Amino acid sequence: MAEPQANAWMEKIVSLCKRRGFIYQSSEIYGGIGGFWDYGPLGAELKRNVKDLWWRRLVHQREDVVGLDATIIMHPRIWEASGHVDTFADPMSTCRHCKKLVRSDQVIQIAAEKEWFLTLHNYFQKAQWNQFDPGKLRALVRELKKLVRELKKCAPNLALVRNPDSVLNRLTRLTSDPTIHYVPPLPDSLAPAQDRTKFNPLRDERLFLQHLATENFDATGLVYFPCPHCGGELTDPRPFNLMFKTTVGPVEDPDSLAYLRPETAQAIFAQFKNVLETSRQKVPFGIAQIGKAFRNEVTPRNFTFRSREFEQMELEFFIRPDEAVEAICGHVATPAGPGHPGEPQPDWGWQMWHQYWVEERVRFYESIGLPRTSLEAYWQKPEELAHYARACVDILFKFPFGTQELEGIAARSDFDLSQHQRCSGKPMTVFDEELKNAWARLPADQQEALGRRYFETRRHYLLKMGEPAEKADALARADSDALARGWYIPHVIEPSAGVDRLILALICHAYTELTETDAQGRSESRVLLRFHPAVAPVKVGVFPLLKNRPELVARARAVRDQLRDRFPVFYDESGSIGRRYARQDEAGTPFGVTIDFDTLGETPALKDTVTVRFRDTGQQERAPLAELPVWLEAHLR
RNA sequence: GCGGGUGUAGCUCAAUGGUAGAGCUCCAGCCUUCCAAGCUGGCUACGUGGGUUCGAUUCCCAUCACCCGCUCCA
Repeated sequence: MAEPQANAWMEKIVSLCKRRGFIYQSSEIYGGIGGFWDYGPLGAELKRNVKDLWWRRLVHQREDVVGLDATIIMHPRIWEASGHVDTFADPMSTCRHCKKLVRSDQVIQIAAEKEWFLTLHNYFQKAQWNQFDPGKLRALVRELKKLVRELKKCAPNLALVRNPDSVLNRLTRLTSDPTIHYVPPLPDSLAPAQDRTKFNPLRDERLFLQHLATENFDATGLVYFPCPHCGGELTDPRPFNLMFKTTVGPVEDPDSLAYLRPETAQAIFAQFKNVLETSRQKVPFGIAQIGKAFRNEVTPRNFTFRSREFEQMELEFFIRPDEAVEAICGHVATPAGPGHPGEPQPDWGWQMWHQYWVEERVRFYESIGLPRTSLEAYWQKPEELAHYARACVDILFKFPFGTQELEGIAARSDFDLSQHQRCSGKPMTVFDEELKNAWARLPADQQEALGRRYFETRRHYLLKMGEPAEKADALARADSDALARGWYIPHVIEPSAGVDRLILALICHAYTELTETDAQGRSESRVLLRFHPAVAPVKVGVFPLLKNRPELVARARAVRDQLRDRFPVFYDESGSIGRRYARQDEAGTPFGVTIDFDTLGETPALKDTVTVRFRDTGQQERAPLAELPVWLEAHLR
């Protein structure tokens, strides 16, 4: 779609949202506040409907999912465990030359003594790239660690890389990785190369080392990496913390620092054991939550699509690790091909569950009026995945401003619960009697093989999180022994959806402009919102055909009162009947009911019947009033 | 955060260094026997704060918000 057109289309939608009371700018009378939006009367109804439908489908209509409603402010250590304290603090730099903005952690700046970097620089200059010497580099890394420690002590405010320890851990691991013998040759020049615009040294140690080897540092001892786009000099990093901070209690001091949650998921993990113990659920089962989350976005854009305060609908679905499934069932089922894999089975491994939830979620979107053709499933490539994720599928919607994410369905392994177990010291393991019994019956060699696999996975995770090798070995050994006794940390599949962007998708998809020519030859364009009846804010409009006939008005009001108990109804008697239909078209009301003289008995055969009008076609049916509630009920699904 | 653009009524837009006008919408009344008919009347605006000026909606500066680009998106 051409950009200007897309933009004009969005402006019409924004304008309609305001005009009809779907979405307003927050605090508008004070000039507005960036990244915050309010829902007006129709928007509030629409949003409630969407959340209710999600909850009904995931919680009420399933045996294996229960709900949770946790607080927005939680213990700050939750965000240390989840990694948000580290990764949501993104320092940014601007290139002085080309003015582009880059995340400093993608072009790391390290403050340290010049001398040390000269050493490192020399080392890399002399090094033969095909004779990489891990031993020597390891020694250098030790030096660097020492220096960084000292620098932190004497100059805590120095512009250090945001998390030197994590960089150094990665370097250390790299140098101790026996499989790395070869570092590819350097690029010919530092001119902008396409693959370097996405360069992230935290994820790609080899490129990081190449940078260390080639980039400049200045007299102040600051090693700086040039702009990855043009090679120009970057400004000092300015801190960006994407988490909103506040203080708990009346006294503001650093000890009372707390964060508004940047996602609802962590509350589910933090309450996992409580829910497990009080809900009489067993793995596999899920915990669902709907609630507000907050992110101090750098650039809120595209209307409500990226807001600073937003609502999420998240399910954390806990499953057995594949090793447990294999021990119990003798094998692990994996997807045979694309499509919905059917009802859950005991032998499903994480891949089956993952695909199952992707398909379940797409079916949900279809059921509320977003057809498959308006959506796209994007399987994240391995290099795009967050470090803990095994797979992630984004469900995208084709917005006028581009195809953008509505929901991500991530296979997060046992990362989250493991993190909380490590950071809180409280066990997050569950006991699985089936596993214990099955394990006892396994032949010894199979016990050995499964145990080893589990051990390796756990060890890999622990090392990745920076545990020393001996401790990681011991902990992973204990985990593997526990598995044999029926204990494990559940793995998780996480379908996580943004409510506000879903609302926006529904409005964009429903928005329709029709240009019609009337009897006098005047062409007039009108707007209707073709909402699925299940999400429509108002289900039925009730109108007396004419306002100045008391008997029509009285009867119409009676119909309104009769329907009001069961459906959101809008009663309107002002203006011509056509105008009233048009108003409801614009609000997305799927049905109109008109009380006319036949309702009152002018044509005896039609006594107590009304006109029912369909929003999308403008067609009309005659229906008996007595059957109206049942008729509506059937048409609103 | 950087660069560019925009900011007048609920919406879409005018005009103007001497404090603003239209269309649509909305509200009230009349009329109206099924798709924004008609008539009458009515409500509502210069984003905010400074500066220049006798006087600023208009010129200047700042700020805020929105749009586009950069950037980012667990």
